[in-house]
Amino acid sequence: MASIFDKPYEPREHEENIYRMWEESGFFNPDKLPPPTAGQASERKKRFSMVLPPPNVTGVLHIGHALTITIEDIFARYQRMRGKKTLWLPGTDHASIATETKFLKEKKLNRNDYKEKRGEFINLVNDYALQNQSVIIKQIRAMGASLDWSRLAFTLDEKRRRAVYEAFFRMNKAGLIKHGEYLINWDIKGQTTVSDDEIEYETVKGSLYTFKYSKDFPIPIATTRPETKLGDVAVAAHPEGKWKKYIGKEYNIENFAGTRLNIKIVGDEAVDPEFGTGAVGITPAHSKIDGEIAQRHGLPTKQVINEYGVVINTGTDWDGKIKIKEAREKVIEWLKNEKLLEKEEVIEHNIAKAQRSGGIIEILPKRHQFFISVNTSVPERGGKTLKELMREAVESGKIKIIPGHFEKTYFHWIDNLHDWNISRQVWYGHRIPAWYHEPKCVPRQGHEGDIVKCKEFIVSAEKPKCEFCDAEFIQGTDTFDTWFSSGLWTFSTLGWPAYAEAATAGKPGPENDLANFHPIDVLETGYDILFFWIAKMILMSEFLTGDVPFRTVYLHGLVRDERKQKMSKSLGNVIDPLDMTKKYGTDALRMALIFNTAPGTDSVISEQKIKGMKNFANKLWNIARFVLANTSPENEALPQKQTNADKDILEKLSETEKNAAKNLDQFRIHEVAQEIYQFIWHEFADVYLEASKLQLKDGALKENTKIILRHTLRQALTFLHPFMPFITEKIWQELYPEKNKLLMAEEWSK
RNA sequence: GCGCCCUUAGCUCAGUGGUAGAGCACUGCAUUCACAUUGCAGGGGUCGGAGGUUCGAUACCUCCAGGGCGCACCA
Repeated sequence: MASIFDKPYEPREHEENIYRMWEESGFFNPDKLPPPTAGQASERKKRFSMVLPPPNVTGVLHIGHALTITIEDIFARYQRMRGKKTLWLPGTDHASIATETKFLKEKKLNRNDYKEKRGEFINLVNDYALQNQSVIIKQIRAMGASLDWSRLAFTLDEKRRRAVYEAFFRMNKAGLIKHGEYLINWDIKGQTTVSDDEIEYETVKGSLYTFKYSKDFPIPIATTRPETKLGDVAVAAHPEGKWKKYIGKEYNIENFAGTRLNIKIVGDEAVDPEFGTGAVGITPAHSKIDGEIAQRHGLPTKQVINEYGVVINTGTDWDGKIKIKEAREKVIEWLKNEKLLEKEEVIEHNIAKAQRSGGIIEILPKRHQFFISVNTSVPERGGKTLKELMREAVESGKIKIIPGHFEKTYFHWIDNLHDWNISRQVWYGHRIPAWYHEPKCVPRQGHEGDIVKCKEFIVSAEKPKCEFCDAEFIQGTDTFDTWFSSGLWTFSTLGWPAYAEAATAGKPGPENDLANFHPIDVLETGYDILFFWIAKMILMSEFLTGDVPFRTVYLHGLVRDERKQKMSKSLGNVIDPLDMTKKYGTDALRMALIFNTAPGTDSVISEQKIKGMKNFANKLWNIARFVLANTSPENEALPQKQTNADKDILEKLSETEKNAAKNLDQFRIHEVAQEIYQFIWHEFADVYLEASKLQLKDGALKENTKIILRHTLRQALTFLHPFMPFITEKIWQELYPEKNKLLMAEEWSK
């Protein structure tokens, strides 16, 4: 039979088959590993676990995913070969807003058409999502990922729903859930609230207007948002500033651009007496700081912009008719006409935009909003607040972030952390189990006095019944922020809360995933979701499991093009990882992605770099051809008598092994890749293989040389396997044609 | 405003308290012998600037300059 070695290495001919072999072996599942070798035995008692950051269920694999998968697969394969029971768990994210938007666009539907058919709508979106899921899963497989597919999870499946509800109930019980009417970030385009983290600021040139509410109003006010001034209720000045004498006075402005204002002058430390006019117009409904000031002084709130960005509640004929931009122009025009506009200057200021939709963010008051309070003390966690727990998890060293400087970034973020708004007004997601009295509670006869006990809303999995009235409770329509469910990911994928409950109930501790694999060892992801995801997981795990979610966080950077530009469809510089795997092989792409790429640093990928790594794969292929053509499998024990060339290569080999092991244990894969590359190409191939050609012709040295050739190749294959799994596995099969001897489960360095 | 990072060969980047490395690019030579997806040889950097610590600094500290990023934001 002609050997496959008769031709150059063609990744496309082998990759699918090799992946199928791996999968069929069952070795991706830590429970199904083959018996350990002698060298693996002691490690087999240990476990190594990771979760794949769940990609968007409707997404397509991009270069960032490819990097994530590559790095994690290197960790997983290395630990597995070392002998550890290695679990790398796959899953996908329902990504509520993104998926719903994509669905509506693709199917040319409008959510309003489903007003009365919410369930039907959600089913349609879900079917669509799950249909798409197979695409990205197939793509992840193509990257060679050694994920345990038997444990595949989805953020919106039934097990995860249970976890989400349980988490919410426990937080509610612990008093960590705030509910009510709050000022929120409203995304006008996306028609939903978003958390502070989901806002991006864009610096633009705009006008700063200085004006007076009326001719006899004593204090000039500056603003970039004249239209919101229709909702002003006060002017705040520093208690000791130049406007001190007016504090406490009240002004009735009969006509401010057609509306009526009642402006109270209050003194507040938050106002910088040196800045601007030294006083601030207070718009409690449309500014968080103003809202706080208003609260301190017991001022009313007057909402003048609604969820569609339309003016309301001003008593002018603009109400319900004109939008923000037009209102601004009209207010400015009015100020000019009335000669109340004192100054207009061009300044740079920041506009808040929703990260997902790109829509402008307006601050609005909204009812029935849920927040997770980060400053409430939790008795069952030593009286600490979530904020403190989050800080301590890293400060104590229980969680190590690589690279280390991101710990500072994390602390800085924690220090500025506010309560987390978890209510979203989209439908595709976990519906918040909150029920409202609808219509209002009207106590039955004899219970009139009990109205005070009636609850406006109840948090419950099932529809509650009011003890005192016949009114129905109606479930709120909001869903949870996607990050609420992904925050649970490290343990919701491992059987929480079911396993945790079994343990609490004192049932004989069955071997279960939660006990075995949580906290997970490594959480690897891009630094761009440090706050969105990493921090949320720490919060959730600290409160719900009383432990950290993971021990090590490995952060990678962005992948950029040769010009260091971010890859984007609009720039047309996107490198499609799947194209590259087809063209150069998955191994080449993987190696190119991590070669010379330090953690936390943005990296550069070019087709040329990938091509270079294909050359390396080919080099290895030819080394293997040479070794196999010149040796046979019988002899394995290393010879005592060695030539200088023999000694040299064996020394380099053991040096490479030592360094690689040390660096791999410390997750320094970018250095390991270089070391192995150097060894294989420039030591083994360039030096020893050349020397061996002479030695093979020498009767006295021939046998020893064969042994060393095989030994070195075998070792090199194990070193390289985590990085380039396909080609190394293929060569391994030529070396060891016996069935079931898969390199992926072999001992690293044997 | 607060904080983080970067500045090393033409390009993209690793790296370390003991006078520098990789990939790509470049130059010359070689080539039926595992591989042209190749081999051999070579050129190229006072490691952004200034001070300090040290026997010794590219690496540690301080300051400066340029660039990037995160958070906050003042009306």
